[in-house]
Amino acid sequence: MAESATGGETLLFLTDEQLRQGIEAMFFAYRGFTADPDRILDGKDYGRAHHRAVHFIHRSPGTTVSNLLAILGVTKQSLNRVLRRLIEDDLVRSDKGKVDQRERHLFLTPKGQALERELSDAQRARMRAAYRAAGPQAVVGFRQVLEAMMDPEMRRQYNRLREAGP
Amino acid sequence: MAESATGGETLLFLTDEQLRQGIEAMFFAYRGFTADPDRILDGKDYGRAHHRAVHFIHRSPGTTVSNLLAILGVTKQSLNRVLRRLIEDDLVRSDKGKVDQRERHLFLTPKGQALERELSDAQRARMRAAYRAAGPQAVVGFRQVLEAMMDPEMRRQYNRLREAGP
DNA sequence: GAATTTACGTCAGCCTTGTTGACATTCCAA
DNA sequence: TTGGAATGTCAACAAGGCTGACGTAAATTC
Repeated sequence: MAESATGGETLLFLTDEQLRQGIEAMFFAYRGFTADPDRILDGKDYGRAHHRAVHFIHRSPGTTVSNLLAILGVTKQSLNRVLRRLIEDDLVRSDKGKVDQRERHLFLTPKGQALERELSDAQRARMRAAYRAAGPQAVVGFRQVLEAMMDPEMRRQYNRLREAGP
Repeated sequence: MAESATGGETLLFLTDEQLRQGIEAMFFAYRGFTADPDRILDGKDYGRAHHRAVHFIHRSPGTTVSNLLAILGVTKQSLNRVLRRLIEDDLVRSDKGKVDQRERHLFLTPKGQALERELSDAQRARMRAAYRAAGPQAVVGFRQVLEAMMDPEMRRQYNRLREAGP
């Protein structure tokens, strides 16, 4: 950060110290990243696992269980426990597939959408504040580094979602 | 990303979609971030909690238990379970304080240093690769956004470590 | 010097969320 | 028709959070 006023193409300064600061930044930032949803979920007797499921079902309405398994990277038993609860509580609807009837297609109910909105509003507010504070150029770099940090399989999932999205 | 070739000072483009992509990038990147250490720890019968303790003891040799508690943000019972194990296994040494004898000062033993190195080598390698792929300018932005995302208290901890560090 | 506070350790018990393994059902596809 | 895929579910277990209660030693305060 010291001698790098040449416009961005300074030589790499990847000392162990710099890298370690990046590692710690990830650690502390992730805490902030999850703090607001965690607080909200606490009161409602749900956990992070429910948040993740709700997020990705919102993101890809009609997604199947195996799809979700691939994205979340947990076992089906673990996911199933979460899904069962969400379905019982009428946050998620599970529809038997029409073409392949083994598949279950997952959707948020209005109640589920309400929770999703509450959680993502909080999370987006923090992200928005961070983006504003850091500026547009920083945001581009942020995204580039994060994408480069993913496992290839996760990057595939991530980009697939991006393509489907906007 | 489309109409923003003006050099970095484009107006804010903080659509919900953009923010959500940032959220998902954090999610997937954090998975990558922890993947390598997790794999290593798996074989050794330790977990992420041990990694965190070892990391910050390495970072601040001689730190006290309450210091570590503040950084990690867990209860003393939870931390104690981890520390007890690390001390039993001769990865960490706990010295009674000289000026204040109630405090315990924590240090890595040679064995603990070896584990720390193995873990952080792996984690730094990934970070280094991501930094290289994204470029120096992106790295600056990455760090700026992460820092802005932290809770104020965590940012204090983070900066305190940075000052003490290099 | 006595009382209080601080730093730490520990026991007991609970919860969430991850894991493995085994098994049943349904149903597509070769 | 048969094998394998997609899903659900039961049981059991572990890591790592949490709360609450209690104990001890040392520092600090009155």
